[in-house]
Amino acid sequence: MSDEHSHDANAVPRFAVSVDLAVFTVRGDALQVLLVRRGQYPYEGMWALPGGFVRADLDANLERAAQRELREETGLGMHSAATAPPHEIHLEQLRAYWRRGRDPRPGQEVAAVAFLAIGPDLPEPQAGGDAAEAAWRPAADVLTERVALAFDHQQIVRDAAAEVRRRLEDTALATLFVPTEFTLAELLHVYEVIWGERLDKRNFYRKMKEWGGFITSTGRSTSGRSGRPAELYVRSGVDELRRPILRPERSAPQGELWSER
Amino acid sequence: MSDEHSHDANAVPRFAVSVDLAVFTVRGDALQVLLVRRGQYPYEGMWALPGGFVRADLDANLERAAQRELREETGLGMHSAATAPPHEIHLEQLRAYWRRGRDPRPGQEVAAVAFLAIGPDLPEPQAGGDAAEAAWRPAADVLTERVALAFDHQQIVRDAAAEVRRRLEDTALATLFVPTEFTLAELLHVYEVIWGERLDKRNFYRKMKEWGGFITSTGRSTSGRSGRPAELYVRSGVDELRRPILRPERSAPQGELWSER
DNA sequence: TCAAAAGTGTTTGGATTACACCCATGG
DNA sequence: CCATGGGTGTAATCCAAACACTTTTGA
Repeated sequence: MSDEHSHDANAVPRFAVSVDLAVFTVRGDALQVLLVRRGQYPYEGMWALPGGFVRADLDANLERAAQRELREETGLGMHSAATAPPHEIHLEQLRAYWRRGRDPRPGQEVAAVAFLAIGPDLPEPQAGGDAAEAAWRPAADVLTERVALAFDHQQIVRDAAAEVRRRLEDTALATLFVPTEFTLAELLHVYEVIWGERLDKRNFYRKMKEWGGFITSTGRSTSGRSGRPAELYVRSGVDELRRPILRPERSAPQGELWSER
Repeated sequence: MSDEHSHDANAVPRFAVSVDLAVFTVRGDALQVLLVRRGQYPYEGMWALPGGFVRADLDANLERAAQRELREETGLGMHSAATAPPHEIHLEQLRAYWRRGRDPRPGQEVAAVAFLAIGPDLPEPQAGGDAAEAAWRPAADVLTERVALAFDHQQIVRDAAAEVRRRLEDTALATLFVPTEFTLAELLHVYEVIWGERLDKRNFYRKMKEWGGFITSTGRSTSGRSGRPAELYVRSGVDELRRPILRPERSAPQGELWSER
C-alpha cells in the first residue's frame, strides 16, 4: 500500500529502486543469459545482470526503466531503424528482491525489481553506461556457480530460469525465443534446449498445429537449405495454452542444474 | 541491480517502498478479501488493501514487512498463544507496482510490493494502526467495482485473484484455504467457490487420494455432524502437482467476474 | 538417385469423465 | 429406519506417447 505511520511523515524511509534484467536467448544449443561486467565499486569487475536505478524523472513506470537500462548497458532492445530485423525483446516483471543490507553500500538500501526478458537469437551486446563489458553466457554456468554474480543476482537468474522452464509448459512463451517467422523445427529446438530433453518431433508438430491459436502458418516456406523446405509460422495472439506441452519424465523431477522455486 | 550512473551518487532518486497485501480466505460460499478503511489523507475514508511502508530498521526483508503490517492493521497472522487455533497465514510475493504519480502525494514516489496471503476461514479482523476499520469483503465486489479501492489496489486484487485461480489448477494452493485438518468435502468446497463451478465430488475424491503426496490421511474422522463421518487429512509437503486438476469448460474461458491477466 | 529434413498416419495404453451405487452415522 | 453426507466401482471416451512411413527439396 502507500501508507505511513502518521507520527512523522519525514520518518518514511527512502530506498533506491533498481531494475535488474535476466535476459535470455537461445544461441546454438544452450540457453544463454546476458551479463555485464561491473565497472565500479560494489562488486567492481564482477559479472552481474544488466540494470540500474529507476529514475522517476526519466521513467514513467518500471518496465520503461528496464527497457532504458537494457539499451544503455547493452545496446539491445533498440526499436530504431538501425537494427534491421527488429530484434524485439519481450519484457515482463518477475518480482522484487530486498533484504536488509542486500546492497553493500552503507546507509543505502536498494530494492530491486527483477525482469524477465526474452528475445530470439540476439546480436552481440555492446557494453555501455556502467557496464565495462557485456556478453552472453550459458545460463548453466550461472546456475552451477561456475560464474559468480554480484549481489543476489544468482538467485534472480535461478528464479527466472525456473519460471521460463515452467511457463514453457502451459504458455506460448517458447515463441519469444524464435524470430517473428519461424519453423516448427526451430520452435522444437527451443523446448529441447531449455528442458534439456529430447521431444518426439512428430508428436510435437501435430500438437502445435492441432491446438492452433498459438501459431499461424504464413503459407511461405524456407528454402536454400538442404532437405525439404519447412513451412514458416508466426505467433498468434494466444498466450495461455489450454493443455500443457508435457515434459517427459514429468513425474521424476530431474534435479541437476535446474533447481525449481 | 544496484548500480547507478556514476556522475553523482547523490542524484540517486529515493522512493518509499510499501507492501500491500491481498489477503484471501473462503468464508461461506464466497472468496473474500481483506480490506481496511483508510484513516488519513491520500484516499481518506476509502477502502484499500492492508499494508504500509517498509522500514529498513524494523524489517529484515519484504516478507517480514508484510507480516508486520498485516498484524498491525488487522490483528491477523499473530503467532502468539492468544489465537488458540494457530490461524497460520501463507504469504508469498506477487510483484511490484509502480508508475510515476501512482501515489498522489506530491514529490513522493511510492513503489508497492504486492503480497498474496491465504488463510483458512479466518477470524474477524481488528482494525489498528492507520486503519480506521477492517473487514472481509467478497472478492467479487472488488472485481466488479461495486467497491472502489484506493491507489491501484483494484488492479492488485485482480492480479492476485487471477493468480489464485490459476494456481489452484496445478499446485496444492487450495490446501491453504482449509484448516490444518480438513475433509475432502471442505477442500472441494474451496475449488468450487473460487472457480465458481461445480465439480464431480466422486472424481474429485479419487484424484485427491490417488495422486497423493498432496494430502495425507490422519486416520481420524469427523463426528457430531449428520451423515457419515469424513476422514480427516493434512497437507503434505508437495506443492507442484504433476497433473492439473482440470477446470470444467476449460476451453471456453467464461469471462464474467474473472478477468485474467 | 541419394541424403537430409519436413511432415502425416495409426495403434495403443492410460487417464478422465460420467454416472450408479453402497456405507456409516445422527436423529 | 431414514435422511444426510461420505466414499467406491465401472464403462465409454479421449488423449497422447510410440512408432512407421511418405514427401520435398539440394547436391
